Amino acid sequence: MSGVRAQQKEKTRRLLIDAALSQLSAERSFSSLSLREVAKEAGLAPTSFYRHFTDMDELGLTLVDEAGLTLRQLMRQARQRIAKGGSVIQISVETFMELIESNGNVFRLLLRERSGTSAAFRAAVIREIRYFTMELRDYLQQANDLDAEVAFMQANAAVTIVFSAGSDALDIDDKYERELLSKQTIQQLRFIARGAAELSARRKAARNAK
Amino acid sequence: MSGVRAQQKEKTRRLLIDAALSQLSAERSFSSLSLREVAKEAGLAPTSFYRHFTDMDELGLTLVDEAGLTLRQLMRQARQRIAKGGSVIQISVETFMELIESNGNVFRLLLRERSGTSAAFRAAVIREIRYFTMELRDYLQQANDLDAEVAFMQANAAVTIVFSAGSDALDIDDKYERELLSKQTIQQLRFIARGAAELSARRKAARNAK
DNA sequence: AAATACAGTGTACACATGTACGCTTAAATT
DNA sequence: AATTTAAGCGTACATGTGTACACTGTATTT
Repeated sequence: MSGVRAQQKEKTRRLLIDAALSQLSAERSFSSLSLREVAKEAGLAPTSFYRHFTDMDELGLTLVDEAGLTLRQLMRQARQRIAKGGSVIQISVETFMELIESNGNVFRLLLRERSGTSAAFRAAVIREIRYFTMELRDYLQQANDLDAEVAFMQANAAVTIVFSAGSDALDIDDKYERELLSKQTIQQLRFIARGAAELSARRKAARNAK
Repeated sequence: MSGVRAQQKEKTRRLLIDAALSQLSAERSFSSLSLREVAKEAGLAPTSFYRHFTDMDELGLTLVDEAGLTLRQLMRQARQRIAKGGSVIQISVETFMELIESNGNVFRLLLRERSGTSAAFRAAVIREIRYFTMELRDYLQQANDLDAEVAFMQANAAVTIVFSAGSDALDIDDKYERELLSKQTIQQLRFIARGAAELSARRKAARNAK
């Protein structure tokens, strides 16, 4: 009942997952990975792959799930830092940029599969990003006392901007340039926050005038 | 000298380009296209491909160039419409959305190869988008009398938002939902414009106070 | 009119891919 | 202790791939 066997199976399953993740890079997308390559990297015979996943697609969806997990950890981390005080926007961007630096491949996976070729993948990625967006919306709505729709539009725009900046950051080696990018991103988020606050206030005034 | 031969060659070259373009879809990315498939679609023997391109990569870069051309046509069209009066932001978004509807595959190519696997492709796409961004920056700077850096940040954010919305639009069939997306996008662009105008004004005030 | 260049063809090859199938070996169940 | 289950392996095969090479026929040049 202890499950020596199940335990071992889980272990090689992880081997496959890690093998796939480690092969991702700027030059290598998940869809360009072959079942045989992944199996080889994991130290398995090609046919052993099937004991764990029916498909490369199934492995891919598992990776997307992992990426979503990483994203949620990021949020928690950012929230902790924010609780200690400081500019919310700045802390968020900096936390995000750290994630990119340490988990570039996971992030690349999300970015690529978002506009990728498999409907299942796209749906999975979009779900993770939407979850992220909704969390941010709730936070904004509460923290800044915003109109619900306005909060959503702000959250949506902010996530778009940050993800795009993250994508750019992946291609930048120079530390100074990266910082410049961060600063610009922060400024752009402030633009959005400013516009959103104003619209929300205007809507509220209109409601009260009734 | 008339070049019956060169003319014919150009013709089949186009055949290859069009074959590749027509095979792109939501389910099919350029990188998943094989040389043989493209040649077959064009009605050529596989080896004839080499008379026109050394590589699939070379064909791909040609497609990116075409996409850039389309983008520039878009800008011209938007400018013409703007000259006739109306909200600049609204007209721009609507024009862009029309492009997406009529040239979805070309646009998909840009989106995908931007975070794609080939450095050459990425560079080419980024160049096209940067050109687009710079044009917008110049326009904003002049039309709204903005600080140069602020104009750039606004242009950059706006392009990001619009491209992201375009990517979303590709997956939406429902006409009503698409309109909703357009409206949200317009609103988001206004957020950004508002924040940018404010920062620019603040910077100018600071300069004059000296 | 003769010679040349060259777009397009067909054959051929080495290679990588996914996966079907039967085997081995050790854990789990009876 | 005997039986069953299942993870992992090796072999094998059909299929798709890029491309080398020798060819044909015709527009172009000489």
